[in-house]
This record gives sequence, structure tokens and C-alpha cells, in this order.
Amino acid sequence: MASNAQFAEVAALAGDPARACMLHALLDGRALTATELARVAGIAPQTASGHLTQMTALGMLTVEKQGRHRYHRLATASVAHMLESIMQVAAELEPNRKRFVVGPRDAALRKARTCYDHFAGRLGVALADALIEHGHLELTSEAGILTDAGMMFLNEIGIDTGPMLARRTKRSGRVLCRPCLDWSERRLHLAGLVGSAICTHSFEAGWTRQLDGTRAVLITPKGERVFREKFGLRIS
Amino acid sequence: MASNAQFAEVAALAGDPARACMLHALLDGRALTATELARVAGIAPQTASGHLTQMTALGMLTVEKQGRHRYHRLATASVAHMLESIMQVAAELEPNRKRFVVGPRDAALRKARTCYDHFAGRLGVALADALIEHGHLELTSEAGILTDAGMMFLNEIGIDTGPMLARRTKRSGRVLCRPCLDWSERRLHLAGLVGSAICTHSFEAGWTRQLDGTRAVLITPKGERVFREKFGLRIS
DNA sequence: CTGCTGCTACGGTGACGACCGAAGCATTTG
DNA sequence: CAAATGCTTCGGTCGTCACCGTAGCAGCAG
Repeated sequence: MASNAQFAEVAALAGDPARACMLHALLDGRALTATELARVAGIAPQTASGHLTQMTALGMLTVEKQGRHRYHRLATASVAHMLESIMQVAAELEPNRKRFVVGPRDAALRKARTCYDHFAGRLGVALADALIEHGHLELTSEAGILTDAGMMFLNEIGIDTGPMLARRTKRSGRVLCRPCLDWSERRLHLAGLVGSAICTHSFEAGWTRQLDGTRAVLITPKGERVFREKFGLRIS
Repeated sequence: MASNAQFAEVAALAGDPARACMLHALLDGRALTATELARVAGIAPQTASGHLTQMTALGMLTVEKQGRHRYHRLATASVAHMLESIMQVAAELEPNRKRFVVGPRDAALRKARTCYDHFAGRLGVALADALIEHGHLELTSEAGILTDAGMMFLNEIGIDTGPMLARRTKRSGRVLCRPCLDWSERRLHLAGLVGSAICTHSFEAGWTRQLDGTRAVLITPKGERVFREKFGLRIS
């Protein structure tokens, strides 16, 4: 196997606790500076810089200079996908390990958060459930499809389905989505093109707001109303 | 993030070259002994034993005792999926790295091999292409669906679609598949329930044979004929 | 029983790498 | 200009872990 060394290299980079911390912080798709990432991982800036250099050199991250700041983000969606799949294995193995203290911050994360480019947590799961219940979506552990009714529904509530139309499958006229297993809820929710569009539109329309500097998502009163009236759901 | 430590632990285990070697060897779903795995990784049996103990303790592998042999295999499909996603990142990053000598064994792997439970390599890609061309399958990077015609086709050539019917989605009546990106061909091929069924049936019907102790797959003359006549494809 | 094989437990060695302090470069601010 | 901020490079220390030699334990053959 030619790529064995590179495989090990990638996995080893993800395998260090400090680097894992930083990668997690980047999972929501934002770009963060070296100092911010150092703080998240609990290490000195010099150390973080070294880690970031390595990951960038290998191509897992990309850097964007802006003044005296350097913003780091995940290089590709497949890196995010890899991280999710590792989280999946980590979550379902060793269930006997203690699942300990849920601080207030964790509570917010459990309620609603972003997962690279889509919603996760109870919000993500509830949205997916609501779409399924109304016949707008079909979802299994392997894949998902948006029905014609679902596409009309999204149009109705103001979500641009242009990019989706461009990627309809030839005969079915349906849009394919990607399911994503939630580590806190252990339930499927919606990723892929459709999940991304819903997430983006929710922020643009003011239904949700990013909470300070975390992945946690706050649902605004307006969002509460929309989710209740249009999707028919109520987040506890 | 509660699961950060476990995340790092899982990734670190996959990140050692010797362990990565062993995991790759197990990717086809077979169960191998500690000695075999040691030989593959190029290390002493004692060392391999230690590695296997660790991975088993964490739950990535399962062990089956049989006389004085102990057979190791990947614990779950999600472990295999994780390995694939890491391979994906490893393959698409650092394209400037030398992609060096392709021995005869690599050539066989490139032509046709198993990828956990389905076909990959040129065979896998060609099969997916043929199914798509005849309108039996629709595939994007996010998901795939089997058309009604596709299901009839599979029935015709002797592939049991019972398990698939059981997992039809409610309204569409179609079977959802999982796409899998090939590290050698860099093209999508077919995984998931349908990919698995095709692979299994190919071995049972004598269309293909496992090559000695590797992941490489040999296409029998009978298989050549079937693939040509039924699928309309010719593997170079 | 003795000998053989497959595997695992233990101890010591050696190497790699994560970490931080100190120093240096680039950019913005006063 | 000088001072401050964000970041990186360099050196040295320390802990961890992969590795193998030796030894010991199970299953099988004669």
C-alpha cells in the first residue's frame, strides 16, 4: 500500500490531544487565529504555532493572512468529514467510560450547535424529524433525499434552492443529502447541501445567532416562532 | 467537549505506522491472526500483540478465539468508514508527494479489490459507471439511490434484494446507497447495502475470487463474461 | 509424558515529539 | 520614531511509547 505512511501521518496529527482540541474548535467552519486556538487547547502560543504549521504543511488546514492575524480553517470538507467519523467511533466505543459533568456550556452545545456547516444537537435532530414527519425528507443511516414537496417547502420559507436544483439527480428530480450521526443525541440529523442551506439561511434571517466564541447556537425569539409555526417543532 | 480525550485516543491509535498497516490489512473485513498481522506490519509478534491488545481494549477490534489462534477483525462498520475517510484525506492532500513504484501487487490492487464489504479499484468504478449509464443507479458525492429499474436488474442477475426491500424508504420505494471515493481511481464507486450485495454475490457466483492473502480480487473468465454481457463493461 | 506452535507479559533501551522560555520578525498604534 | 501585539524560530528538557529479547502460558501432535 503506497499511501500507508501518509495515512499514519494524517491520523497521528489528529491523534494529539492539543491538536484534536484545535481541530474540534475549527469544526464549525470558522477561521480562528493561532492565539485563540492556543487558548482553546490550553497550551502556549509557540506550541500552537508549531502544531498549526505541521497541519498546514500537510494540507489539513489553510491559512489566510489578514494584517497581523493569521486565520486558520479546515482545508476541505473531507477533513471535516474525517473528524466527524473519528468522533463517531470515539462516541460509540467504550460506552462504559464515564460520561461526566455537563457544564452550562455543554448544555448549550447539546441544545443547538453547528457541525461544520449544518445544525446539530437537539435542534438539528428536531429539524430533521420535523422534515421527515411532513414528508419533506427521507433519511436513513446511509443517505437521505429531499422530496419534491420538501423542495417546495424550502422555497416557501425563503431558502434558495438554486444550488440544489443544479444538483438534482437526472430522473428522480430529487436532491440527495448526507446524514450525520449526532454525538450527543445519537440520532441522525441532516448534513450535506440541504443541511448547509438551512443553517446558512437561519443565520441570515436572524432565526439563530452564533454564541460568543463557541460552536453553540442561540435560537432567537423570531427563530422560535418560525421553527414552531413553519416546522411545527418546539425545542425544549 | 467531553469526548475530546477519547477522540484523540482513537486517532492516535490509528496514527502509528505499524498499527495503520494492520488496520489496512483488516479493511477487507477478514479476520487475521496476530502473527499474520505482525508479518504485514513488519514487526515482531510480541509488538504486534501489544498493539492488538490496545486496539481491542478500546473497542476498535474484536477477537475470536479458535484453538490456539486468535482472529482479529474490525469491530464495527463505522471503524471501517473512519479508516476510509482518513485514507481519503491522506490521498487528496499533498499531491506533490512522490507517488512511487507500483509493484505488480499494487497493479492488481488497482484493478480490483475489496473495500471492507464492497468492490473498489477499476472494477468498482466501472460497475458503478455501468449501473448509472443504464439508469439503474444515481450517484453523487453525498449519496446514491437505486432506481426501480435497478432493483429489477439486480433481481434478474440473481442478487437477493430482500434486505434492500426491507430498508426501502417509505414513499420513494428506492434503496439508498453510500458513495465511496476511491483512493487509486479518485472516482466514486458504490458502497452501502447494494455495493455489499453485489460484492457478496460475485464471490458466491464465482464471478470473482479473493487473491491469496491480500485485498486484491481476481475476475474469473465466467465473471468477465457476466460483467461484459450483463453490465456491458470490459475491465482493461 | 515431551516437544512444537501461537500468543502474551515483563523489563530495558532508544528515539521521537510535545512543551515552554527566550529571542526575532512583521504589522499596527501612539 | 518607539511601543505593543500577533506570530514564528530556536534550544533544551522531559515524558511517553514503540520495539525487541527473554520468559512464561495455552493448545496441539506424537
